[in-house]
Amino acid sequence: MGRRPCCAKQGLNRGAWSAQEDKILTDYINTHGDGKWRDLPQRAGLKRCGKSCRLRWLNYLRPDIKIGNISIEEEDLILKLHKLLGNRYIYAHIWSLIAGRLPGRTDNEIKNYWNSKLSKRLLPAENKVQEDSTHKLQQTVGIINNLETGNNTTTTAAASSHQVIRTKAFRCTKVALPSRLLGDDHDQQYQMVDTNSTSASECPSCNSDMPCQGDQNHQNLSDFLMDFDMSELLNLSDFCQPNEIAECHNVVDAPIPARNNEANFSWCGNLGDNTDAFQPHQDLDFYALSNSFLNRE
DNA sequence: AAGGTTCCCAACCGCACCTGC
DNA sequence: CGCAGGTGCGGTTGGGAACCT
Repeated sequence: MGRRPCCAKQGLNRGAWSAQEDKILTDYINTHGDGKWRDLPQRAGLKRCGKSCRLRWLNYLRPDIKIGNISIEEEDLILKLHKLLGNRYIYAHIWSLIAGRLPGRTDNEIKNYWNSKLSKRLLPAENKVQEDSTHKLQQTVGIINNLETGNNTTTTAAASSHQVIRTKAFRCTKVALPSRLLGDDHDQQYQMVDTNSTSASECPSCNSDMPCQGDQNHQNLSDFLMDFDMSELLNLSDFCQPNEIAECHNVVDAPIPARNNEANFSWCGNLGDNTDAFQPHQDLDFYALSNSFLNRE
């Protein structure tokens, strides 16, 4: 038995959506919620493919979509993130990652903006940047692949140009930050910060959900937390200064690989839930572990 | 003004991952 | 563990708008 197609192509509308179709879809989702996209068109009374409905809703009809041109600040962030993430053959989901840093913007919008404007503007310089980024990332991916297979050597052979790395498997839940960045000069040199309960604009130093207006340290911390969950695969020295340690907890039986000095990248493990026992290693730039370890028995 | 070209972007498509059974 | 359905992703396409000659 083969897989059921997402929809019967016959008799369905295609191309641009009419205002009436938009209204039908919006009203239906506002009443019944989204999801179950395959059957949604029939239930809503739309002559559209389910995937088409999903795309229309996610990219244009959602209430939190930001209307208007990409600002200078947004463009700058796109450029920075694209430079950091390198080319698509190494790092998948790049557009959704970038879009995730731009509230109200969709991956499709970012992708179109890049392809139509930024890529042309930056083409010569971008080629050089991508070469550098690819090399750096290959080193890092090699470490991760070796870690996954229990091989502690630091060869980069596994990071071929066809290797696809999925970011979803590398989300970290907590980071350990220097106490001075948290406005606490007490005995503890580092404190755990839960990245899940820290919104993108929130500065934990200020304990406020308003954009931080504090000193340079506060601003740096806010930026760092925003960038952290995207950066597990990357050299975090791109984001923070040496010895500003980041660490994941709930780690179970993860091996501790040899440090790769060249990549300036390392891991720690066996912390379990005992975060009190966490002792940052002064000569390491950061600690990070993927969720694939968290599920190990 | 008319025709050709380029640009922009909404939409489609196929593929891969995730999840439940 | 394998399979199938649901979902999300990046690549690509096609049509309208804008620009050029």
